[in-house]
Amino acid sequence: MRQSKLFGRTLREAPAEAQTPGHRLMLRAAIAKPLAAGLYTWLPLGFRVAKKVEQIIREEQDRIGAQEMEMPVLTPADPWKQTGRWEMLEPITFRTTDHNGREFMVSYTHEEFVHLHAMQEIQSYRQMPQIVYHFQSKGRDEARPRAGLLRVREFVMKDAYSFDVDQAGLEKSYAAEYGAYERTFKRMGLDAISVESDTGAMGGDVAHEFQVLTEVGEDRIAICANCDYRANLEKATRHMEGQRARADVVPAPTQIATPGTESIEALEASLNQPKHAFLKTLLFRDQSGKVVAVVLPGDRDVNEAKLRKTLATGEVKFASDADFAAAGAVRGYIGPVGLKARVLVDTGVGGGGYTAGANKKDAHLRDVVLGRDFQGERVDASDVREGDVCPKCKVGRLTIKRGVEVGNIFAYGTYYSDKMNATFVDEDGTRRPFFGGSYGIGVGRAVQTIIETHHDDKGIIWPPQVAPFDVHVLALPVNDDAVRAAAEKLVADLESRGLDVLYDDRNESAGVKLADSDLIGIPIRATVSKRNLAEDKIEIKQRHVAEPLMVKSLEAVSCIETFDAEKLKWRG
RNA sequence: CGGGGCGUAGCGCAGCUUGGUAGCGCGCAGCGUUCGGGACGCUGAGGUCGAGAGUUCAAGUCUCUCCGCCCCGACCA
Repeated sequence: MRQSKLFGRTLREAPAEAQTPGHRLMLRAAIAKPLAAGLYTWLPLGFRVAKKVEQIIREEQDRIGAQEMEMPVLTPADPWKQTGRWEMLEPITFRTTDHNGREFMVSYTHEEFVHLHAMQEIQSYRQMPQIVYHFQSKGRDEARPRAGLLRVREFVMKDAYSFDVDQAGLEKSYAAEYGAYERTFKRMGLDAISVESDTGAMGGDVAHEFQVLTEVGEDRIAICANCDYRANLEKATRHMEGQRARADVVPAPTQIATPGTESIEALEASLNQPKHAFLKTLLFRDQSGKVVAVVLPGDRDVNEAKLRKTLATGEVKFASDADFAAAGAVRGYIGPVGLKARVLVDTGVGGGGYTAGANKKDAHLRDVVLGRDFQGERVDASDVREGDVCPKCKVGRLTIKRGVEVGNIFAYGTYYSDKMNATFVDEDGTRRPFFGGSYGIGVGRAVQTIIETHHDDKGIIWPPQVAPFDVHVLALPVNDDAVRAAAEKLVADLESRGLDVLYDDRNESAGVKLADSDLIGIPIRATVSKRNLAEDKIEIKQRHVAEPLMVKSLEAVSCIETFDAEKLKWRG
């Protein structure tokens, strides 16, 4: 490929909107360009990378016996309505109608449709296990696309779907995908770790996200310093340390005057006690308008994701003044004792005496004890934070890191097959629902995450397995006949050996060509110059190695082939 | 959806406070000189100043409405 013909120019300066290093490099190196908020065009260089990433995913799916197929982007409404997702997904999906008024949705994922197909194609338990997958565009009308390809509104996802006869089978398929994901990310140069994740409003109890830890990530991950516990903050829990004083040695609650102290911070200051000596009581209202109180240790914040899951609701909001009045509470002085509302008590609340709001203006109660002075459902509703004790080993401390979710695997069981009455005939002749799982990888997000984690101050450093080209050949200067002839011979020799070559034949200065070469980040650069040709030499430099190598012209091809062979070790 | 910021040439920006001929750098085109780290000279092309309405003799600049984009938060299997 002659660079003078390449569709896509490099930029000396990145557009102002680009914030993360990977986003800036993606735009500067002509990998992809925005068309509208959250909608990107792959330019030829980026498209080549995307295809290589896809191919790695494909090979690893095929390796575990998954079969590639393809379902449409545009999907009819009825199956969505059958599972309740037509309503649920309304805020984040693109919809349209055809000329007859039939409703369609740009697919968000394809569980409904793969189940429809499974009902038709899989009649008997003998035909399972089955895993099918496709690469297909997904539409998500995200409220806030961000950071280039990291969060977009249309993107190609590899989504795989497994069908098994029972939970045990599902677990095997899940494990197979888990292994495929580990190999897939490693092969594309991503250091992805698996973390426990929230299964969201979909139910099901097993889900993992594959996260690449980087500052630009938008997810927060709790990681144990001692064992292998890793969980998304939406799901992470902590080990509760010790127990506070037992209830039987705590005197009965007494009211204390606390004029003007409406926050934990104010109580901490005026009573000179630590935050965790208080109870924080928050009043929420769910999607259907039901009001619930959440009681937490004073030093903890509520985790809305956990709370939504507990309440099985799509949304929680802070309660209104009317809700406070109905619960017999006063803003700033709300407490669980005598509260007229459903009460959830965070598992972080211990057995000892706390100071809590008295539900009267300017008053609090001291020596309030859970189980004696108030009752409530025990739930995990609080945030885990840096320094908490690991719930698994009960020894290590948790640290919080940011990550990009490059893939997820999710065992949902019979969630869809129950709703859609998707069944097969089992060994004993009875009809049973499929046990399913789904497994996604976002291609574009993976590409940008590779850039985010593989660059220096000059540009991208592509892992060779996903690089847009294997070799970058530079001619300095291109209008010198001998240089051009030598460069074009080298290009021809390399191509005849099956290498993909980008040949910089542009009539540009050396500085421009070298800077562009560093920016684009092809793993191997061969520079043919007037200076080196005088000694019958060619300079070969690996992008990730600082020092170039000078080799005899005749040895250039074999040297490059040796370097290029490094990518083979990733085939696994 | 809440908060903040920004829309002027392909990209980066100045001009707006105080209304009066639309600018700079990069990039682009032509010619020439250069050629190992984003070279140089000369010439040139390129603008509905996001859109609409208003105020005014006169609007890139002031007012209003709308649209778009970015950031933080909310939301997001």
